[in-house]
Amino acid sequence: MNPAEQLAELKRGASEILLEADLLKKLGRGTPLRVKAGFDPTAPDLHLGHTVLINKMRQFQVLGHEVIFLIGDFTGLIGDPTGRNATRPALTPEEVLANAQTYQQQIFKILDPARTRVEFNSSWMNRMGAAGLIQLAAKHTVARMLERDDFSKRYKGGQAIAIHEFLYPLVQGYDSVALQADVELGGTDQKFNLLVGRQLQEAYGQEPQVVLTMPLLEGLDGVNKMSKSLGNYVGVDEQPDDMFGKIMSISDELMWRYFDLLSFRASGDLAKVRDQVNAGRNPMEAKFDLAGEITTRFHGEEAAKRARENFTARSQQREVPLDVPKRTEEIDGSNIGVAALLKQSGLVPSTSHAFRLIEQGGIRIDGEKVSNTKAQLTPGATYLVQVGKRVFVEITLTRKADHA
RNA sequence: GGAGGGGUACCCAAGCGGCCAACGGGGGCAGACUGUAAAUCUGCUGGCUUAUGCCUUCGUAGGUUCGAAUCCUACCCCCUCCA
Repeated sequence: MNPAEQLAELKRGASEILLEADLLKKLGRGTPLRVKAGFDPTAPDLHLGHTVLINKMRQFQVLGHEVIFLIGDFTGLIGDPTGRNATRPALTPEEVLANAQTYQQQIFKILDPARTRVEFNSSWMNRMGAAGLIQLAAKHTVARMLERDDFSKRYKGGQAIAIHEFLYPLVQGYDSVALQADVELGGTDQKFNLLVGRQLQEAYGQEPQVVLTMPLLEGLDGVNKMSKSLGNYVGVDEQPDDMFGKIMSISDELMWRYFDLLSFRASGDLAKVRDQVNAGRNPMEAKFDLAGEITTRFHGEEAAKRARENFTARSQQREVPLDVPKRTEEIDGSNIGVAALLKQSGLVPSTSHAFRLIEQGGIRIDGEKVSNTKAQLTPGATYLVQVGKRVFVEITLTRKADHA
């Protein structure tokens, strides 16, 4: 691919490229670029939001460039100022290593291990020493630091900024110097830190890196950014059924955003799909493709196919899915109320909640809607319990042996 | 250090002596419909083996009262302004 074509591909989904002209020039060299992206050493539990960035890394790989997966174990000691909670517990080297392992396990479902370099910034930062750090700090000014929105707001607002917080962008920027990065990728929230890298590289006599920021992916609700704490996320380690189902639950509108940022399909291809839907094709079919592609990425084709079949059976044809979890419940007496059983087996948080569900017609046993809140079940049999439209459990009811 | 404002269920937010398990919105859940767990509409949204019943909840601990989220006292926490 020629540089202009590569640039066009790389721009897809990107929020900003600084500077685009520089990137074109670098691509024009014809040699593989060193592309860096930094990751926090703490939370190795990735969700689809994180993969937006990793997908962009992959794209660089596909185009023949060298990708550096940088684990910020040294910067982790500082804690990015954006996270208001001041201090983070320092991780032990063992923990960092364990987290790095988990990371790799997850990212190599997207990235090509053979073309990915994993680095830890402690490997050069630990060698730098206090004198080196002072030299580094001398390369940047307070005025420039205060350009960062977060800092300037706090400064003007009279809130404390600890000196060490200035070190975070500096160290992150120095990583680019140490790695001689040509390009650094990050979320839009990282823009300032990434730009510090440019300035530092120049100060150290290097050609400044190109900064490419990716937007933050909206979560399943389509409003807030995807995050664990909001519960609107799809974890890359989630079960195929859940992953597939969650993606199917996004709105038709949000689907296009996900296609753009998460699908590996060519842009032209996506434009075609959009045209088809505009021309009357059912958006659900397009969403099926999206859910299938992503589930395949993390679980393989077989599992994705199965997830799709389960989804269809469960939601569309109102059938019992192929894989129904089985379990056994022991009870004391000669029978048990449906509501009580639902609670005992953890399918509902309380019997009151179970009663409500029954009243609303949300409970089925062996396919029959339970309408009487006082319905009883007897042990010695297996029941297919359905809670709402999508939770199915096969419960074998046994009687606890009397300890007479 | 001084002055003021506030802490209500998952979140926001009413209520300011009884009709309060507590308005309304968000979120969540269920049902209907459908093209899917999209959209829309309706209902539900403390606990207790459903009970015109009981128990627990309105920052915490006491108090006044037949009766308190609502009044009083102390304490804890948060915010704003001044220094």
